[in-house]
Amino acid sequence: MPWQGRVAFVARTRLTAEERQEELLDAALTAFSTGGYAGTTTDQVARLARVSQPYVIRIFGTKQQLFVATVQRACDRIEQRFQQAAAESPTLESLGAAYDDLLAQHELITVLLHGFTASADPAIGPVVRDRFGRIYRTVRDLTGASETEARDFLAKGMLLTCLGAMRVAGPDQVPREPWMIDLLGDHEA
Amino acid sequence: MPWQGRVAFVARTRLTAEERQEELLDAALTAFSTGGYAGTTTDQVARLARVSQPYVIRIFGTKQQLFVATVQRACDRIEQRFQQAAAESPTLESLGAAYDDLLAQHELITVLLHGFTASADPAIGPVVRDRFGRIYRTVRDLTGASETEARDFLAKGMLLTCLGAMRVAGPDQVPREPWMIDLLGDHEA
DNA sequence: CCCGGTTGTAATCGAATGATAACTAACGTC
DNA sequence: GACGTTAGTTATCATTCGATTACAACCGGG
Repeated sequence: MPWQGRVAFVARTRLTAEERQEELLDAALTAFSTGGYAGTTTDQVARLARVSQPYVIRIFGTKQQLFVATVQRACDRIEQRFQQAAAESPTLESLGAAYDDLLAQHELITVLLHGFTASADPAIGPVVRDRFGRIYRTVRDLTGASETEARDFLAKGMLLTCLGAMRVAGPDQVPREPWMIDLLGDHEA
Repeated sequence: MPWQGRVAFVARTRLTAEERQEELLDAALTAFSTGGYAGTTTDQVARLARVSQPYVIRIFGTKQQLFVATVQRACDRIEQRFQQAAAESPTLESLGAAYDDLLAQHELITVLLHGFTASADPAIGPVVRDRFGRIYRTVRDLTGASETEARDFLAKGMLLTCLGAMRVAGPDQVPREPWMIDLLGDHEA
């Protein structure tokens, strides 16, 4: 019975390439957000998505393109979240609360940070710069914030992002020390 | 003549382990600042320091320990720079100027950022958190800044750090777009 | 002068990794 | 119900990389 091992596989649902791509991007978001670009293997992504590693490559071409697609998607979602927040109240405070939410979910923000640190790669840098520039514009357009206000907003965001990467903010937090409480301010996340 | 190839090697200076360690840390700083922890090989560090790869391992034990030592050293230098600036003028403005200098040199700051993104590694995270906490304390102690002032200071710093990683600030800059000018503000670096 | 300790290298290894190739099974359609 | 197309796999490969081992050259002291 050389079959048995395959039953589980055969039972798995067959998806269209587009659907599978979505699942893979979800998995890639999780994987890259913890390991970063260089520190994550395509096999880790594949296992998370319960798919074979070569299939990941076949769909995205290269690991690099998979990472870029993941960053794009993360930025799409971040902008969407901001737009949603602005729809309720078009203020920096509202977007700030949305950012706290994103930080609590951790993955979108962290993948963006990993994008920053992978910007030395000529195929990644341009995309990351473009998306960060778009986020800046989005913030200003949605809230009408001044140049200075938007800069301060993003600065606070970047500090929280770094704290998130250090596991000081967001889920899976480390035991809190005094300096962490100071730096977190009123952001309880 | 199985000798000839070795002449170049023999001509190289012999250093004490401690001296060599310093040279290796310099090389590691450069290498890790562009590639990050996972994206840099011990061989790259070795070539930069003009030393064989196994010797790098012998001196530092593991790549992980080399990275940790590099982060420690980078943070030492950052704190030293702050102390030096505070000796001239113990104000946030003075430290801010010092930060701009560090950003222009690029490597110390970038390695710290790579430390953040490598914090998921249980051997790296604690060190990075400890050092960042120390930097916060250093800023407050040197300038007498309030909790809020220090937080804003570090927030601005983290924004600039991220911009540096994206090659928007610091050396080897990308062509400037409007949003970059906005976010850089008066930091010409 | 030689000998123990130190600095450093070459050779090599095993595991991991991204990518390719060849193959298989399911689905829709005529 | 055969057939082309699409989804997905297993097997495999060439590299790369961190680490180990064994060895070589240099140096200072007795």
